[in-house]
Amino acid sequence: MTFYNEHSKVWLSVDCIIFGFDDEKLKILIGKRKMEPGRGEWSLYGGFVASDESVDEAATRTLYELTGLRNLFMRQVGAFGKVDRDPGERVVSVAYYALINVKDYDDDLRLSHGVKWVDINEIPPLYSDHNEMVIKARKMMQQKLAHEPVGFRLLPPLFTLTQLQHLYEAVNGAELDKRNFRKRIKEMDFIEKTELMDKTSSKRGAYLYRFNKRAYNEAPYFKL
Amino acid sequence: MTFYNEHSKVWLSVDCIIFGFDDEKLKILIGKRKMEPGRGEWSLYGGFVASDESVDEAATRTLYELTGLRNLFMRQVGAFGKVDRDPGERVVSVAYYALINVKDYDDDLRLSHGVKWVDINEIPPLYSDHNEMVIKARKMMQQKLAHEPVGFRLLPPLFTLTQLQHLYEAVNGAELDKRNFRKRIKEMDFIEKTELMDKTSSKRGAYLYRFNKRAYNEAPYFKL
DNA sequence: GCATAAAGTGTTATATTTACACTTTATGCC
DNA sequence: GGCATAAAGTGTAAATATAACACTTTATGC
Repeated sequence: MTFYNEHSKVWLSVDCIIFGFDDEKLKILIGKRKMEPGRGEWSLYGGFVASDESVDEAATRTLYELTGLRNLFMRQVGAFGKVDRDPGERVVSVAYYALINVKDYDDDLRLSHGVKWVDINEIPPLYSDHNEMVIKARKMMQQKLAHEPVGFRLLPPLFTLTQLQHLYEAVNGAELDKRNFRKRIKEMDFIEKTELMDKTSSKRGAYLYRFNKRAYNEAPYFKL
Repeated sequence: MTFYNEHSKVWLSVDCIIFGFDDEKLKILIGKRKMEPGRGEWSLYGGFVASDESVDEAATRTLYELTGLRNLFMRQVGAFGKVDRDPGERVVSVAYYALINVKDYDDDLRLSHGVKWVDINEIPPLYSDHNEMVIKARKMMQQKLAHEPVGFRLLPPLFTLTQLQHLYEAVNGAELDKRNFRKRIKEMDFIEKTELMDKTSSKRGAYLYRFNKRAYNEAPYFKL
């Protein structure tokens, strides 16, 4: 292929912004880099794109390596391609964000990768351009959660309305009115009330709800 | 750098979805591919990322090569990385969309590149995954124009309200109410009425307006 | 002078969003 | 046993935003 020019070849990596919701706070996973360049700096978890996989597949694989979880909600944030973004070599990275239910993530596995959850509002300076990636990912994720019913991916399959409200408050960075919030929820038939109650967070107990994906697909309207 | 692995290197290209507005229609530029693979197929205009430029810079350069224009409004659409998206070699492409005023684009230069304007609703099958790029770019552009005052980049510096309305109708694919539209415009002080009139499209003539960027930056509120 | 064709202009009804406070309930503690 | 506690749950009214709608003005060409 005479047309292709060796000089334009680059390494291609993926970096993951993994969102979790815990302790009424929105968090992401970061760890200390174990390799040069940048050893010891806080960093997103990432990996290289292999020759036999698509960029999306590389992200899926990387998420699986880290969390042991499949079928996560994942979206591309974009390509980050400044010439010197990697101090060592020319590496272009494609960032992805994912939503996980923190309870699905085995703590030993997490520790074995040396990553920890940090509040989205308290992210330390990160390696290279990772802070930019986090900012863009957060905006995209906020936008996504406002218009599509994917926030549930950050919660257990059964959740209380208070939990759901706290989630949206953490994502938006603003408090919501309880009655208005619940009014909205009631309009969405695919957020189904069960007969089960959560007794852990109050004496009275709160009804548990679930997201019915099929019902949503039949009448896909969502706004929060 | 023992860590980096030669096998993960890829060619990196950029592809441009260049939006223009003409004849009351939203259009993009496409041309027939002049090189293998895919010679003769309709395609977006693109190019490879060089080793000494960022991906954004590669897109800026490519846009300049094609149009002779600088300082275009440009945004990244995303990375497209399926393994076999390029039949020849492993090429990952980062798509960008740009907005241009068609009158700024010299017709001879356009013809010398063999590209033409095609209605966004009449895009033929394009090379590789370029149709996907166009679809995503269109959605992002629509979203952007609804929330930021960048639609003006598709119009001449002086434009009539009818032109502006037609632009938004073409972008949204829906008709707008003239009085409601103009009411909205009047609320935005940074869309300034001049004393000049356009006499080309009506006997009566229509006042020409301009977008005042400074005024917008002082009170950045926009919604259409 | 009149037919034409686009520019320009306000009001009302409807829908959406926001603001707001008390009652219910189960538990633990005295 | 009752009472203090703390979270769950519930409706209405005001304010704001959006949507619907039709006629007048004006310059030109015939």
